[in-house]
Amino acid sequence: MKRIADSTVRRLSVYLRFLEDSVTHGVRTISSQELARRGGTTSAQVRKDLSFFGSFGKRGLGYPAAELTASLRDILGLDREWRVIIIGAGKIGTALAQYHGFRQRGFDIIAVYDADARKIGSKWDGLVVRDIREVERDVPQELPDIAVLTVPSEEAQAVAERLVGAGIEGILNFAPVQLKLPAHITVRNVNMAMELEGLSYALTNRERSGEAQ
Amino acid sequence: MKRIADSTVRRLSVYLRFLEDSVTHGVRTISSQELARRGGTTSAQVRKDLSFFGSFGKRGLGYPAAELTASLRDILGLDREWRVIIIGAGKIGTALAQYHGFRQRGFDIIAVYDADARKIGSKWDGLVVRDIREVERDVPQELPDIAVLTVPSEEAQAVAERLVGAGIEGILNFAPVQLKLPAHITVRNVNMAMELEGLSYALTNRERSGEAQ
DNA sequence: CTGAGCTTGTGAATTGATTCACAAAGTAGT
DNA sequence: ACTACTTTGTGAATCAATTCACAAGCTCAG
Ligand SMILES: NC(=O)c1ccc[n+]([C@@H]2O[C@H](COP(=O)([O-])OP(=O)(O)OC[C@H]3O[C@@H](n4cnc5c(N)ncnc54)[C@H](O)[C@@H]3O)[C@@H](O)[C@H]2O)c1
Ligand SMILES: NC(=O)c1ccc[n+]([C@@H]2O[C@H](COP(=O)([O-])OP(=O)(O)OC[C@H]3O[C@@H](n4cnc5c(N)ncnc54)[C@H](O)[C@@H]3O)[C@@H](O)[C@H]2O)c1
Repeated sequence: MKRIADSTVRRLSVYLRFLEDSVTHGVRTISSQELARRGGTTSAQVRKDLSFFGSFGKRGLGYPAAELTASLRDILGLDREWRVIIIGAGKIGTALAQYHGFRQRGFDIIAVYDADARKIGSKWDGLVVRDIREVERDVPQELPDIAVLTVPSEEAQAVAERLVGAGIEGILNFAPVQLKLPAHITVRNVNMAMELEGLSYALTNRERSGEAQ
Repeated sequence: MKRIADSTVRRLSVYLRFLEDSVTHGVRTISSQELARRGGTTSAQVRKDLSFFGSFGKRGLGYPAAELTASLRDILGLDREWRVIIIGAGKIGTALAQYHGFRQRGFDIIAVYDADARKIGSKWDGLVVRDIREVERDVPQELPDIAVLTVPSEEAQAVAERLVGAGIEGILNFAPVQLKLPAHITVRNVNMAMELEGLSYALTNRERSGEAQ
């Protein structure tokens, strides 16, 4: 199968969220146009995105909402539970650990780790904060799929390497640094400072930069 | 001036962070190659990105770190203070309000708003949580540049429209919905669920999807 | 001052993503 | 069964971003 662009996968995620919403509101079928309107794109883009994975619609009618929802879930790998650990029980790590939106979508937070003795042993939401030194023992046993990295930026690279050493293959990195890791490790970055700076640029150069989201 | 790609602006942000770091460590000049290595890209890309804005380097030598840092700040509009308000004093809003990394980079959080009577009036870090109903009065007076939107997804569209009505022109949206707003409003999204789903896709389809960050 | 060795800046080439445009396939009304 | 109307799926065309490749500029050693 052809390599799928990152931007396509992102859009599928957006379509999926709107589809789920539509299904719970009793919508039966949905057109590429409607999907585009809500996803902030064009109908041709929607059809092209979906066409990479198959043919889901009926001409003259649109896409069956429930079936397409299921198909997108499959495509995105959301037809299973993902085991997630959070590394760094600080401000942002705490917010993420307590956020129920993730569990709802199949991302099950199984453990939280920190290096600070004052935090280790404290509980939220039924999760006890563990000592980061236990990560090398726990990961091979509990086999988490994804680590969410919310440690201070200076620590991020070193901690990421430890995680990889322990067997982690997917990392969601919140530290504003570019991690250097072996090629078989999948990393995604959430860089809020970058987004704010993007806003700053756009607001500063309104004429020249487009206003698109 | 030519329209600058979003991806370019994002990379400038990454270069800037590494440059600041280098400057504080006493580095005088830096090559496109080194910048590329740390930014996870190629040296040609770095040079092309910078060339859109001018000619900053010296052939045979590289870029003067301090000067390039200053230039990038200028380009990104970081040579001023940005006034930021946070809407929604929940889990993620609280984490952001207490994060000092933003203030450090010139994003000054001047107020936090919420709709929940139990939260209004409480304080963190010297900021008192205000009633969202005051936003229409405050914005024209205090002229914040950017609103960070951290309210529940169902509320996001309505609250965003209120903000725009009050005069806000830049929004950093954390709710996993695509906001529909007038074209002159600049919106950036931070969608963590989308990133997690991107990881899920990548881990599920390792062979077909690239491993690139 | 010269030549070896780097590194930038940038057109040209290439690769990648989006948009166009339309045949094909369906629906619905009569 | 026929007509008018929708909407998909997809090659082809266009638009955009990245990579290539190299002349030109600078440093430094001798
Ligand atoms: N808080 C935010 O709103 C925000 C916004 C953008 C980016 N970030 C980034 O997210 C990261 C965390 O930010 P934060 O505000 O939560 O910081 P924080 O200081 O509140 O939390 C960091 C936590 O990591 C722990 N830690 C330190 N070293 C560790 C190690 N080796 N192993 C395990 N745990 C360790 C600390 O004990 C602390 O609990 C930083 O990189 C920051 O730049 C945060
Ligand atoms: N917490 C996370 O880690 C996380 C992660 C990803 C996305 N998000 C998204 O961020 C948003 C906020 O999440 P959260 O976990 O902080 O939720 P939360 O419920 O903890 O906080 C939301 C806050 O918004 C306030 N609010 C509600 N309606 C309002 C209104 N009309 N005006 C002003 N304030 C209002 C609520 O009183 C509450 O304090 C949601 O859209 C969520 O999907 C959160």
